[in-house]
Amino acid sequence: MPSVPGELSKEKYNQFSLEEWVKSFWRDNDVYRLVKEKSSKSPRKFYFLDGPPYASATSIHIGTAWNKIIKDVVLRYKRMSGYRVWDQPGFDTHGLPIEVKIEKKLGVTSKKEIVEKIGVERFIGECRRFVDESIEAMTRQFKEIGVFMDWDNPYVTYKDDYIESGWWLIKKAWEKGLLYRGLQVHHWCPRCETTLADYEVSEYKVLEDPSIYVKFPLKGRNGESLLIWTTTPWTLPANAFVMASPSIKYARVRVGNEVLILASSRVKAVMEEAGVSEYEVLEEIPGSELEGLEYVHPLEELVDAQKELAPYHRVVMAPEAVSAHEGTGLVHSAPGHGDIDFKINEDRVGAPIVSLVDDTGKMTQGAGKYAGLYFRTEANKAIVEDLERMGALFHKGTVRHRYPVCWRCKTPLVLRATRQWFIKVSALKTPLLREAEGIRWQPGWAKTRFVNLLKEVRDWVISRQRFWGIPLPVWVCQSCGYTHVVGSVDEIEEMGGERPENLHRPWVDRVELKCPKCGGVMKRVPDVLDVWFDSGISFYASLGFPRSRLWDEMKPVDFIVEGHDQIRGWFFSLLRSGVIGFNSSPYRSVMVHGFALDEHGREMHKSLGNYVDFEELISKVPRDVVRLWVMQTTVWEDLKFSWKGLEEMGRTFNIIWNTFSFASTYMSLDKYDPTATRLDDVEGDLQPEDRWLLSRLNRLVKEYRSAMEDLRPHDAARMIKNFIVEDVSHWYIRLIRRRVWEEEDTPGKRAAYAALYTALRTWLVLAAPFIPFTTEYLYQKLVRPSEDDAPLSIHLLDMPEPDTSRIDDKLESDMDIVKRIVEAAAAARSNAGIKLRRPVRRIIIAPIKPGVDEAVRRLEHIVREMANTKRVEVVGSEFFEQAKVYDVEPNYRELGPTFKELTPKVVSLIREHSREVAEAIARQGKYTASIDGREVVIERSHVKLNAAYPQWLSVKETEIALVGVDTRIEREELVEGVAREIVRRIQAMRKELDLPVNAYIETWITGDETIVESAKAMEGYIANETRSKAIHYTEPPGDAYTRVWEVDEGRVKIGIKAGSR
RNA sequence: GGGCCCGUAGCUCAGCCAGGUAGAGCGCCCGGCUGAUAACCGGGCGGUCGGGGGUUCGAAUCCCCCCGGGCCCA
Repeated sequence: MPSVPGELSKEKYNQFSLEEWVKSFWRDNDVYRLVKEKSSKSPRKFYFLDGPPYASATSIHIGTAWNKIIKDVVLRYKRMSGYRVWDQPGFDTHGLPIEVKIEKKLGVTSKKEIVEKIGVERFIGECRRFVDESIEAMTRQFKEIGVFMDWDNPYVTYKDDYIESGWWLIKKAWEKGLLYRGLQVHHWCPRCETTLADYEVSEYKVLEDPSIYVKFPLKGRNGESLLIWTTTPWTLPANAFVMASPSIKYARVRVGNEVLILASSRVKAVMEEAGVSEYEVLEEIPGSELEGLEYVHPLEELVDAQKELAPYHRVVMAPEAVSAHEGTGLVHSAPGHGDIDFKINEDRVGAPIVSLVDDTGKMTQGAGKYAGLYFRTEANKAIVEDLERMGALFHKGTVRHRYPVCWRCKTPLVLRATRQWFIKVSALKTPLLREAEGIRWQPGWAKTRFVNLLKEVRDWVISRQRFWGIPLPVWVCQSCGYTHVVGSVDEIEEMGGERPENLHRPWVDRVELKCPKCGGVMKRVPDVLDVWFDSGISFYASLGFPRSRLWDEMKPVDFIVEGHDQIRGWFFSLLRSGVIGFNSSPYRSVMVHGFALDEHGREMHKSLGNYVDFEELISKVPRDVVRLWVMQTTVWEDLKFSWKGLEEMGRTFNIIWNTFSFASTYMSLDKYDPTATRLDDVEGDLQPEDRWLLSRLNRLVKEYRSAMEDLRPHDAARMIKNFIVEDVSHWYIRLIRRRVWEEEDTPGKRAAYAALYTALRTWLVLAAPFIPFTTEYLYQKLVRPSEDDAPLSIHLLDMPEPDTSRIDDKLESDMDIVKRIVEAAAAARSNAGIKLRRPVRRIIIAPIKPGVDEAVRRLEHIVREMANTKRVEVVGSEFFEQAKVYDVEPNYRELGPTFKELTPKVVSLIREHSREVAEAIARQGKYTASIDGREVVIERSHVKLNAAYPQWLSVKETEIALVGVDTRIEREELVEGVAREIVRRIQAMRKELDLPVNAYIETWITGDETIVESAKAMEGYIANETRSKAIHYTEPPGDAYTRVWEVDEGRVKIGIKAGSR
């Protein structure tokens, strides 16, 4: 027959070694595999898709750990709830950040050097090796915090299979007519020599640039010019037109013998800046009148490209691009170097798109005189000089402003028009919005955010001019220009190409196809894909689609969870790919989590010095403590990291341990066998507090499950913590202590064991997803040895169903009332200075709220026990009113005017007869007396009336009741109190001797008479409580452990000696 | 500049959706309890609920504006 073992109670608690033990246990027994096998037999599928972390770190961020812990909790919960859980982790492995890291490592700074000095083949090899190392390190850390995922089989975006899956989608887009090559203005990094997508332009630096005012002379108006302002002189050679706003007023201003046109609101500021004090505003005209005015570009002769652009040199209305609050209200426009410019040109002008900066930031041949100069430096300088020399410059200064820089290498970016490959996402807005409607979001506001950005969706530039990425599968015929998109490796072979040994550059670049139109040689467009493309296809690519049909079985993804930055990122890119490839959303439910910030709510960064390293964290804080702590913060809000918070959570684990240790101690002493004595077997012996615990337990199960189903794991985490700390440890165990101390094997004790065991065992299962190490350990040490058929690991158990028949609202609310009464009694005792150890005769309760009476009667034994009173009396509130004693103080302000010269005598009267006066005024409203033969009537207003409870009654007034303690100690209470003092001392001494809980002793008591008499009177009680087989009232022998104690009633000498029975 | 979120005690956070006496844990001070006790219980100190305005008999809660922080975009 198994019974609960007592090991836990003998063990010294150490959470770190506990977790090490569990780690070995899992490894030795291959627990993850067993868990997975069990799950694989479950009837319902749960396709979870891991948002792949970027594989460029050897140490994970706290936020990354939080992310995986949330996932692990959900997956564990789902497995235990009967789902066939797909738990493949992923890694995002391509892209510029990794290329830049490798460039640094290899000591190169340009694409040219990669090609010529390093060789693309070696460069790619280095990227791959770096990624593999990152994956290994990250995997180790994820395992370290107990994440149960399929670590032997992750999806990795650089694998050939994955790349091939990517090609499938590009081909799909091409077939749908969504893939096109176009010219568009984008930020470009002249060092990385690649275009950056909008979302990659995220860093700005304060830089100094020229701030110049340039005159554009108007045709046919001698001496009259448009005055434009720019901070990018290098864009002037590409100028096509000038933008103005019809709603701004412009002024014609005479300066010397010239006339300048600029916004009226800017005249004063511009003239001041230029140091011009002599000027005259000739007239003001509405902006609309400027429309169509033609001008001559000052650099026309020096710049070749201007020949093409000259026909478009006129004023164009563009209110969206012009401000009356800065510059001159006239904006020079270069459609090849500005995105608004590009759009306005497209809509209203139609000039050729001229971009005069090359891939490396140097001016092109089209820039004529400026060809070969670097844009922000050399070209700026030369252009400003020329303008000045020609007299076209009205004023030059400098400006310090935020300027976008490359997020990887910090080089200032250039806006330029380049030919890139696009996917026409703007054409998919309707299906995107439609599909977004059907997705479930937690929290709800994430959906608002998502839909808002879908409404503004733009075409997607997918091409990048780099190396480490999925190659764009587009081949172009060198003879006839025919373009073909390849959707698979097989198709390469079908098109007459040779299967490359690796699908990355440079191998894939060498693949030549035969043109189906003209038979010519087709070569691949050398671009790679935007790295966001990679993770966006993971929902099918991780399953090997289209080669494998697993996706058809598994679709759609049931659940994803990532940080709120991924609303625009991964959540969007998944949907985008889903709609392109399958016309539907690939996922149905999303949870959003917050960011891990430092304790002041700022981002954690190595450079800010507030970064907490993961390895450091788990060397200082046990894993489960970290897990439960991060899980109890509201999931979608930011997590403020706090060592103190973690330390506090550590104390909770201490309580968890103590609770199980308590159960282990007493259940093992009594050889409690949970399989032989189950709840059903003790039904009739369950005490109200046992039923209360079971009610709380089943309510926990019910509310925990609904929190988990509703994607509020933080609520579930708080519930499991509160249950074990508040309900079990702080309350229930205190209530049953007396019962479990009983010597004999009573039915009441069995009932308490059955209730406690059920609660702890169920709690372990609920807590298992959150704190898998601790629950495993306690399960192995307490539950598994106690039950014959217990599964090998707690993680193989099923989530419990609530037994709602055990939920008793009334009992719980009665218990709440009783708790408050007990608290009030404790407060009242404390005020009266009566220790809880000392029994009192009675406590008196006057209910205020309904239900108190009933609750106290029903749970009277708890009130008696916890308040240490012999009787509980429920009375009407008049009891307390009548018990009150009154006292008065004279109120001089009122007495003086009434009694005039008699006042001093009245005051002495009041002082001398204060009790009498007070009583009379309190009960009749006045006090009548006679002074010097005159009758005086003292009324309520003449005094300050104070009511107080008498000495013998200490009262705590609460919202639900008045609770009074009768503080009068009679002989009986005194004797019992002294006996308890003695018992406590003996218990302390037993502990000092480190005696086993169930050891017997022999005891000697001598000392002051009251104490010895009390001890004699209570001998049976003392002997029983302290397991004394005999008590002697003589000096203890020399070999006894002896101490002298002071108690309120005097001095006592106690000696104890261990003795066997 | 725009969208969304957060701001409550010294610290970490509940409460806000569905308006009704501002709460918990930690910390600090005082007292108590103790055979699960590096735990626990009682009392005390501590709040312009970021600021301002509005709706309402009544606002931490609903509405508007502003300030600070976060994420995303421009």
